[in-house]
Amino acid sequence: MSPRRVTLADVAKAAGVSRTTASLVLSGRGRELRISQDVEQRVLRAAEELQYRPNIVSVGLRTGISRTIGFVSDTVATSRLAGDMIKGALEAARERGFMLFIGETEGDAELERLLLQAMHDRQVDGLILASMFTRTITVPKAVTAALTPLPAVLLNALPDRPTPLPAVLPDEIEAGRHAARVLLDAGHRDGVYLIGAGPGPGDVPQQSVAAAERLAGIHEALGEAGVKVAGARTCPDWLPEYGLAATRDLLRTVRPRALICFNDRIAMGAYQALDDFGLKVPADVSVVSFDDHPIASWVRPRLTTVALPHYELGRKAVDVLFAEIERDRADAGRPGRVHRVPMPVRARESVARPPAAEPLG
Amino acid sequence: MSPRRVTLADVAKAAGVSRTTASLVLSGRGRELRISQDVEQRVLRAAEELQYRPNIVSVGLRTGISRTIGFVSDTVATSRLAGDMIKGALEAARERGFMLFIGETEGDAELERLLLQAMHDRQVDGLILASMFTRTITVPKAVTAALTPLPAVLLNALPDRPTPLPAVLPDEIEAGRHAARVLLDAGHRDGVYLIGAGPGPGDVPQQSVAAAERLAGIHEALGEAGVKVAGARTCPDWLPEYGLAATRDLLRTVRPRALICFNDRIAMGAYQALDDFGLKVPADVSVVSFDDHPIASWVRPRLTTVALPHYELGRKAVDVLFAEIERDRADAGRPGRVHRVPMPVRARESVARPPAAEPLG
DNA sequence: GTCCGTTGCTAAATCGGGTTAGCGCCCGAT
DNA sequence: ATCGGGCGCTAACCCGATTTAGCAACGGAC
Repeated sequence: MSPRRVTLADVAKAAGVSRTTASLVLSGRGRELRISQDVEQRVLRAAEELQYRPNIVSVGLRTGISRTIGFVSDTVATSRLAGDMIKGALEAARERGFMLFIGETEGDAELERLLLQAMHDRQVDGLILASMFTRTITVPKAVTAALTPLPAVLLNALPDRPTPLPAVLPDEIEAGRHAARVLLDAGHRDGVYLIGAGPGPGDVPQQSVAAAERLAGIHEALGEAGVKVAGARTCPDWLPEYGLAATRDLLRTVRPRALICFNDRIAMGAYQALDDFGLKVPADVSVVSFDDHPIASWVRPRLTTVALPHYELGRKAVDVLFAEIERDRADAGRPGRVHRVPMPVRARESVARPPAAEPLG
Repeated sequence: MSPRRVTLADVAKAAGVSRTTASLVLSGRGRELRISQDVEQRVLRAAEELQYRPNIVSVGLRTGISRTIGFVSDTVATSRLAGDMIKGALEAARERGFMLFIGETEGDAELERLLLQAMHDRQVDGLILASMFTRTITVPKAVTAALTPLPAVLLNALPDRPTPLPAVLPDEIEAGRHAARVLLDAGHRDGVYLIGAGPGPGDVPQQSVAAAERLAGIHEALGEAGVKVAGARTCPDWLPEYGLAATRDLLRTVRPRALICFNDRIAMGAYQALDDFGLKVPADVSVVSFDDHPIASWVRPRLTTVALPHYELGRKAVDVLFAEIERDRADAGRPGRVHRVPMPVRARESVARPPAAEPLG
């Protein structure tokens, strides 16, 4: 009934040669193994005519190579924020003829173990361990296990202890500098407040690499210009409602000239608070932010923000993973490199020169 | 160096039996094939102690079953809107010990062909063909091919010609009714306007099943209550900027008492336009919408909307796919069933009783 | 003592390729 | 005529499971 898939044996028969010969020709090793031009042509033609395509499962069994990589994340895969990360990884993998297994752990260690097992059982050639937001993670034993050094890359995450795994991360420090420079370039020198973290390096959400690094970058660029952060409000979570609350709290005592919000959702809350106090963006208060979440271009005025390069992160992770797969295993053991992907500024309409009037605070 | 994976042969040796016997016991067919209790226990214990887990690639080669399904979409996989669809599919698949291959076609037919090939080469057991937004699609030949009836399900899509493939879709008609009833229940009878589609059944974006069905549901529920749509504005695309423009255009001539926006992004634009005209939601104008996009709970007042059940859609698609896989192939050929997943109302703060004053229009 | 039927297990084939070792053949040299 | 050697190809084994066919041992009936 179902006309069986074309196999190597079919091609060999059609070309009148042995399976070995057909395999040799099709794997390109025909030349070095002295297969005649004539036979080579016959095999190639037969394969073409029969539309032969090797069964990857079979190849996988024999060679241990499945042309598949596993993408394991806490919840990034389905996060609305980071779908582009998958997209980048997907495309980079596809260009090399690889497929992607997707898996989510939900932060559950047991689920993670099961998932890695399932991928291992399917002989994935490499792993990408991704996190939804930039932070430190504990690398699962199954991956570290020196016994089975499956190539792996951390994406948007840093190991919480030294491992030989490379990591791919957005360049958050530079992003912080960018955000600060956007304000400096617009002429801001006073009344710059932070919403979401700061002012001190300790005033940062747990485990959040992004927060700490953005803050460091901000202080650095501001410091170079001799400018000091006028104040800051932290948020228990980086959501609009907390951005709203934090900004309201700030506005009760001071009149800022510029706000650096630690992400776009916080900025959205800040917009609402500013509106409540009758303050106009950017005429009264400039706002810069991070992430380039879709809402950044939906709010009015559209938000100037330092974009999280999700797509590039995904691509880069796959690139690094392939380097890892192809790398000579001899030099294993040395600590993994950290690759930084630039975060570009999306200049829009939320930043302007500071008003002439003196700030209140 | 790398201590080879434990294979069936290892278990057999440890238990002092043949591979056949070990396989029989482990596949649960030991009983019917008269394997003694003693041997069964020995095999089970050996497998346990060695932590044996079958190599799925090998099983795949032998049985043709890979415990893997392919999730192919135009761009849903990475759409911020529909990541939950993947999540639902992922979880439903995982519960059955299946993994998911993700692929994106970007709407490119050639890419789609390649992708389906790659999945076929990896012997996927079934396919989910998903669309980012509810619409009709052309089912690729590779899937329809009567020769190799690979089980498949359409997700969030309807075939553009009769096929035996089942489809899983949100119940958009009921959603339309829901939206209308929310307004009716609040006491609205006049001044109900639509933004995004309508008023006539032809005033709908190309190929959009969602638009047509939501509109039909709205008319139906309103009609039952003897209420007529006061007017409508279409949008070239369902984005905030067009929602803004359409609503502004509407407000130039009339004072609506309620707006049904065809999705949340349009509603966001509508909010901005209402604000421009000094109209308060919901005191002056009630707003209902569709999708339950994250912004629906970020805007103020939070938006009452009929939710797109992405997670459930993903789960349902996998359920239907498994039914398809297990289904007796005998009854193939009959047209595929269409499964509707309910769209629940998320009641929030954007709807109130209509103001006493007469509407202008 | 022979035959037959169970019981309890295993040898061997199979899936679809990759890989190693080596087989004939023809040529020229001895 | 014999031997060595390169050339061109193939037999056979391997990956790790499943599955079919069948073997050895034992007991009971005649």
